[in-house]
Amino acid sequence: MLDIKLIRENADLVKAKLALRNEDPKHIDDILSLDKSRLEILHKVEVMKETRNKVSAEIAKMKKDKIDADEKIAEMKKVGDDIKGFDDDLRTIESKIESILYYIPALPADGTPEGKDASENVEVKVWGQKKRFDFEVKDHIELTKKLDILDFERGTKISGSGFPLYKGKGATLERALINFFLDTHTTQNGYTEVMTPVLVNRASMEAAEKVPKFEEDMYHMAEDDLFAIPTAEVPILNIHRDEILKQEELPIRYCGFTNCFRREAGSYGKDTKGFLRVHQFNKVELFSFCAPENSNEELEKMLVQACGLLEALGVHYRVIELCTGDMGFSASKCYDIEVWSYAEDKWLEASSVSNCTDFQSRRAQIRYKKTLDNGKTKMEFVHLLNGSGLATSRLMVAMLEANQNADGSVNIPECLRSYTKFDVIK
RNA sequence: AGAGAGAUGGCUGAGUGGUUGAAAGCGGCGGUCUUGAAAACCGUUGUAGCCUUACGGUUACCGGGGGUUCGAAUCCCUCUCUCUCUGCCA
Repeated sequence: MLDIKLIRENADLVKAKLALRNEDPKHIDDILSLDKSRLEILHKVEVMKETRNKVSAEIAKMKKDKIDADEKIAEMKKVGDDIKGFDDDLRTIESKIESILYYIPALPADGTPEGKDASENVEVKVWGQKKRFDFEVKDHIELTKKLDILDFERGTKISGSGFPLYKGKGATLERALINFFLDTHTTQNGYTEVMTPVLVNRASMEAAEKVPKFEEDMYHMAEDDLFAIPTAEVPILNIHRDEILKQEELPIRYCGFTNCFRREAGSYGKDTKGFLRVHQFNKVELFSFCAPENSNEELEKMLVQACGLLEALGVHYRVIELCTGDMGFSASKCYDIEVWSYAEDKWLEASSVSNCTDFQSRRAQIRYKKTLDNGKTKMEFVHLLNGSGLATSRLMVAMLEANQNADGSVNIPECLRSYTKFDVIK
């Protein structure tokens, strides 16, 4: 969430930045007026509380000295009732402020390309090039069906559409990708591997800024008020919720593999074919708890690390920087990595790497004690960054398509062969 | 799932209605001593909101929320979590 102080003191700047994200400035005005009345009441009630504290101490003393204090007690009873009324008012106003604040996205970083929607994203890099096939390319549905490595029908029988069943060498290939990613991050990129819960409580969802705004996008188990994670970002972020980190231990970097679950409510009919949009998919996540002054650099590092995997796999990809209108709720700056699909004839998103600065850490109360030049210390919110490194399903689409042969067999990229123990699927 | 116990500052752990933001110890920081270090001794040591240029002031916080009271860490209600025993189980 945004800092209420920033809104109070730099309302015009906040409004201007939010306008770039197609946000209504009226929400900020609402917060400002609520905040103003909150402070007015706060001042009033704090003076009353001060009085009450002082007089209560006097009453204690009088009672000790066996002096009659009935008059003061009666007086304070009145004050106490008034305080209760004002405290109620404060609570009401505060919950109103929260209910607006929780729906306002992060401010875009300076220099983020301005734009209304995905059409105005900026391509910043292209790696590799398109292959030429002297036969007609098959799409991933046909390929995987012929090779008997993915069974969408039976996945649907088991759970519903969008719950893929991997089979045989398909399952092995998936496992190989995950292991390749994790091994690269732990041995070369300096990440600590974690294996997290995939069901998380409401507090964790709130800390990651997924709830309340996106609650209907989540699978939710009402009986225990648990949510199936849409990304490992949620449990990993919550590893350090409500903690004060040490300056010298930053950045703290975690990677982790999880299944990810998304209801994708309202997205039926769009890219729902086969593997393109599913309710359950696999992803290796990169996450960093980072000092604010280093977060820009950290974002670029994570992007390079994610790209490195695709380069090792030999997959043609491009990087786009998302424009202000297309960025995710919590992100200040965000890159997407897209892989080329020959059968779909378009780019598919395989990774998203974001700098969420202090937007989530404020809500999650993740701080560190910073030592200033004068030797004093100051609490600061850490910057949080997350990135997919990588999500497998769309990558699998691109990889199978790109590595197919005329006979419908598919070659396994060199770097995966030590994991799969086979070099072709036929 | 049943029975019981508990949740206090960075940690251990006192505290059952009135100078208790909270004893004591440990840890941290500063200092004395020392060639240096250790030990010893002295001092200091939470977070957040609001007011203030600043010094400082003030409010809140003893798992979360609500209540009783002039006054709550302390009493009541409720929720969550942890531990022990029993049961079940990959």
